Amino acid sequence: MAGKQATLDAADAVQPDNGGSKSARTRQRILDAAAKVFREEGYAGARLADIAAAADTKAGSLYYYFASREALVEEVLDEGLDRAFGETRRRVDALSADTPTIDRLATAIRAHLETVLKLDNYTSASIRMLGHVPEPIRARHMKRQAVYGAYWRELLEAAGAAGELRDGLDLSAARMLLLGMLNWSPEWYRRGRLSPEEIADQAAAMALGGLRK
Amino acid sequence: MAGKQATLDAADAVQPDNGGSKSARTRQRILDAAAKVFREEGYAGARLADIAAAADTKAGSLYYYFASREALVEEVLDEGLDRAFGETRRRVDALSADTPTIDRLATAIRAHLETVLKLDNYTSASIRMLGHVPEPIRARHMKRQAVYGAYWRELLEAAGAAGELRDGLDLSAARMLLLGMLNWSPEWYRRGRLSPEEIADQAAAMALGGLRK
DNA sequence: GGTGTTTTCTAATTTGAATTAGAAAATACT
DNA sequence: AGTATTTTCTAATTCAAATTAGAAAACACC
Repeated sequence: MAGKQATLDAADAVQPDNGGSKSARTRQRILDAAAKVFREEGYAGARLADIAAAADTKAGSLYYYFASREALVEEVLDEGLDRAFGETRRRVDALSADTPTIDRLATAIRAHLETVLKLDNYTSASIRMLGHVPEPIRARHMKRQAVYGAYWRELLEAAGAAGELRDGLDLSAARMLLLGMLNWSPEWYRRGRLSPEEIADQAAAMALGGLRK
Repeated sequence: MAGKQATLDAADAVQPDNGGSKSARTRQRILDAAAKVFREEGYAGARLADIAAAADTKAGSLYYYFASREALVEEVLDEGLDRAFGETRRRVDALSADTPTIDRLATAIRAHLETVLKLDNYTSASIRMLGHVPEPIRARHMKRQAVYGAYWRELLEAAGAAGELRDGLDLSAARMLLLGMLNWSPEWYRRGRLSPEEIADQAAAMALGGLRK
């Protein structure tokens, strides 16, 4: 056996065994393939045989690394959340301490959306699949996701407390509508006329215009 | 056999055979149940046995009215689109001819979102399922949906031509982002603190604030 | 109240995909 | 080179649902 839960925290730079052993690399290759196929086909449409083919192996071999299809799904979901949250927080934290709250919000919007639009398979797959996954998996994931939701709530509340938001705005509704605007994008975005950055600019301008005083 | 394609246009008030015969009513009951279960469980999660139970019948009996699970899916998709488009156009058309284009847009936003949030099972199911449905069905539906997309494009272009929109706005991106804001709502909305109308107001204010000059 | 027709049910059957078992192949270690 | 260990493959097996067949029940019409 080789499988281990791969919790990709900052912590795993310590134990340099991730891209390390061949086994670990194969596991990663399968997970990457799963993310890709789940993003493209959705939860129901992705068969283990498709995932195996994308990872250049056979369906039966997946079980050497993952206990079940659902285990694979769950790990893709979690990794997708970690990537969106990680990238968003990283870019917001990189702002200087005196950055106005409204600009922090703009940065978060761009970071989240660019992560999705750059076809990060994990994040896109995670967003698309969550509502279609079996209940126990969804429940577990939503608990983890709540942390990211709280992060957005804080961003909005900080902007509100700084008096930068329009009067009459309901922060809960605004948060869900805003995240919806971003999260629906995997359904329509295809490489095309506008780059991810350009679309992210449009989204940030649109959202801030709608939120700010 | 009783099945017929039930294209619910305004036209079918003419032939008064829809809520009419018992057979037609049973068929409708099954379709309603399917819409409900598809909305709740998603495309993959909804089993024919669930749909049958919700329609107070047995799985085998569904085949008397529908050729297959996919036929049922497709009819729910189409009906959902018709309802959203129908309600939106109806409310926009009810505006007086001299209504500013920006207010037409606001009305469309409210109409579309209220249709979804009032838990219209067909519309919500349609929005949620589209990306997860087998390719031939999706392709056919997208062709029909393009008409509704064009309707939104026209609303936006009219507002743009009237000089009511912000400079630098990309209308295609704005349209997808706006519809995303609305279409993601079935993923999070639950009867709760805010009514559909209140949320629709928030969405309209937010969207217009982001779009208008 | 009997006969034909429509509708519904139950009990197979089919299908498609996940999963498991166990043999083979590759790899690592001495 | 020889043995043990890890990894992968193929070929069942299992499982969950959709679908079909055909018997029963309900209904309509005479």
